[in-house]
Amino acid sequence: MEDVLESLHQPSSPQNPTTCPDNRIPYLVRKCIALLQNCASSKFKLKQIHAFSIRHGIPLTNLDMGKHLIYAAVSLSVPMNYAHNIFTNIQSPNVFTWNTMIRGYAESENPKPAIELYNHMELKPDTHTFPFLLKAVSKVVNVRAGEKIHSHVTKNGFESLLFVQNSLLHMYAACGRYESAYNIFEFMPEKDIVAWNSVINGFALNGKPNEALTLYKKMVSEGVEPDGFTMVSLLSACAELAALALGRRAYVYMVKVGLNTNLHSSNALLDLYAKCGTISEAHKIFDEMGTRRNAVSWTSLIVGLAVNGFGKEALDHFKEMEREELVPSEITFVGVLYACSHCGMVNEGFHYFRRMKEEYEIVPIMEHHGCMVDLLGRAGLVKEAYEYIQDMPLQPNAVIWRTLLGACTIHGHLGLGAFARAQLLHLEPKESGDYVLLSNLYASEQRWSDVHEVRRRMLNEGVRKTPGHSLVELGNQVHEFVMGDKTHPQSKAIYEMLVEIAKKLRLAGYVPQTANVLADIEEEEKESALFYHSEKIAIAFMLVNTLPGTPIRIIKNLRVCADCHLAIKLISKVFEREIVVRDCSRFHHFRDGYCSCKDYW
DNA sequence: TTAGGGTTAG
Repeated sequence: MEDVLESLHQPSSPQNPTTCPDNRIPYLVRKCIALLQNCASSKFKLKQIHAFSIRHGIPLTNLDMGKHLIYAAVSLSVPMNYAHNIFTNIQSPNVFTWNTMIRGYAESENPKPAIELYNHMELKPDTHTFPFLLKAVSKVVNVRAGEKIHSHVTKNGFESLLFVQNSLLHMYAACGRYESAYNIFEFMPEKDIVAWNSVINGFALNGKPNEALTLYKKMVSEGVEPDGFTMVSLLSACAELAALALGRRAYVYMVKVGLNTNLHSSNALLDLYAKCGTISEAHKIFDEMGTRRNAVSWTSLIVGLAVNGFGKEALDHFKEMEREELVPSEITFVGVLYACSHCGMVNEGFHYFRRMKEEYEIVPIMEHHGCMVDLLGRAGLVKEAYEYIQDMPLQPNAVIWRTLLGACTIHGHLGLGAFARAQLLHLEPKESGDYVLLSNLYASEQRWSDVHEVRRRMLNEGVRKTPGHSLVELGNQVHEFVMGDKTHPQSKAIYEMLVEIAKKLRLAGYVPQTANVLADIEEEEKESALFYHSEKIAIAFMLVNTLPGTPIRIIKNLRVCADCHLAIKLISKVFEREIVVRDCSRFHHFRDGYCSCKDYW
């Protein structure tokens, strides 16, 4: 390539390169451009052409030359400062060049300058400008900028274009405004597969999995055929609800239409199985993927193993991932450190934390520090955890202090617990979970007047306890139960089953763990309050409705309390059922009277 | 020479 370029123009002497005579520029530029058009496959060629231009004095400020260099750089994902330098030197760039710059930033790791560029755009934007720009807005999650751009779309008369509508729809969904996204969707005269996927994903992303599933069914009933993108959204909605049966049906469909070879869909499926606690199935998908696996597949499995309590296996897979020379991401390390903290592997945790920084040059994010605080705190090194927080390069957030408070509650460290609580009160004063944690800390020390004080403050501040709820899937339906739930049509049978459970557990030696109830109410009242926790109701419901030996899977929005944990261990033994509980931070696999967390959670 | 949608943590 360089030879071709060199032959176009011979400098007068190699030691003393001359600038290109003006009359040769158009010819050289044309040749360069022809070559640039074929260069979208190699950064190396781009560099050579750039060097050639400099050597022979072809000005990069020449619009024809500059815009192609920018286009090539953006297509090759060359860091944006390269394109930016050329761009700032071009005299009067055209719309294509502005668009290419906006696109480049939108696709880069730092999309914010795309919006700033648009604000300084000296030309009228065209139909290409807005999709690029909205992509940037979606990535920086700036709904106010998005709304402003929406009004510009309208002003420019582009609102009726399908592409632009889809961009707007996606922008609102990505910014958490799933209702605005749905509004756009509803009024679209023509809805293609991208529109359906975007609106379904908007719900799946924003904690509305049921709405996502409903729309999916509507899409299928209207004869629109799902593709790989649809499957990803569907499967992630299923994962949130732990709708395993539905996810399995989706897999059957994927195999039927050949989508099981789609990398993203397979990854989403793998994640679904991991999130349902069915690690063996996750493994099966992972094995089936073979060489198609990428870093996301490995990360999903590693995180899945870690949260399911298989810390050692998670680390083994990490080592294998390294052997296969896949580059772990910061999320991979969240999984690795999580595995260490939840399995009490303190030394390993520090080992991997160091390697992450030194070998992979990953700057620790808050989540990594959270794992480290948890690693120390769980292992009973509460003071060391506090010292770690003090030495952290980042300003500790509420999650960090909550982790410390949790460790203080488990290991009974009143002084530090109260201190962590004070920080939390400052950062997130209305978080009911923190009141509960503090109250549990006092209750475990029988300091009932302090427990009372916490409760009084909660009432005064108008903080309501987040109601606990549990989800179970039966047949094709997900059932939800809240504490003391009596609204279910099968309520009578459920409560009869609860009485039977109570009877059998007593015989097995069960003593209710009442210390964690948020008040010094009478013992008997406490017992009944515990017995109506949503997870126990959900278990009773499943015992009524499933055949002996069927595993029971439960998703809980809060942490499992000590009493439920003990009771479920015994239920798994007495009723001979495998019970998997996914709480807000991890999995518990109960079997034959034991839990996979080894009572360390 | 330019346009829209995807998975992993929290």
